[in-house]
Amino acid sequence: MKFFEIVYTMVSKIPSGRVATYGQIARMVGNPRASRAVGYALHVNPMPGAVPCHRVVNREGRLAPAFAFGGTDAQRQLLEAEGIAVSEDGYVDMKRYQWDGKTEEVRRFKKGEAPQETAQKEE
DNA sequence: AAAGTGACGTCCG
DNA sequence: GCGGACGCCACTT
Repeated sequence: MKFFEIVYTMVSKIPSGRVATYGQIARMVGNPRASRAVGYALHVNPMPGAVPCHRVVNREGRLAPAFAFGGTDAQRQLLEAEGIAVSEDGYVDMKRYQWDGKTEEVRRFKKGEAPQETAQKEE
């Protein structure tokens, strides 16, 4: 499983009406500092439909400045459509909409793919 | 092939 | 609390 694939998997598991941060996903994959790589992953492979990149925002709760096809505006539309309030500046209320990341699927996925203290095996 | 870059975040000073 | 530097992964020049 490649790093990017894990990122896509996690993002695709973000429930509707919730948002996640790059750093949050980075921790999930086992690299707390890989936030940049996470963003880049979504950037190079938007995977329309399968990976709701619009639900991923930065630590400030701001939407992507260069979101495809209309930038922040398009992303705002998608979020509002899911019931997420977005400011004119393109900010979302993190303390209200930030994803817990405690979904069953994610939990199992992390146990199986992100060995943290246990002895890990390299393929 | 090495260095630079990018939808970011954390650490150090 | 703020500013600067580094780290991450894949891609580009």
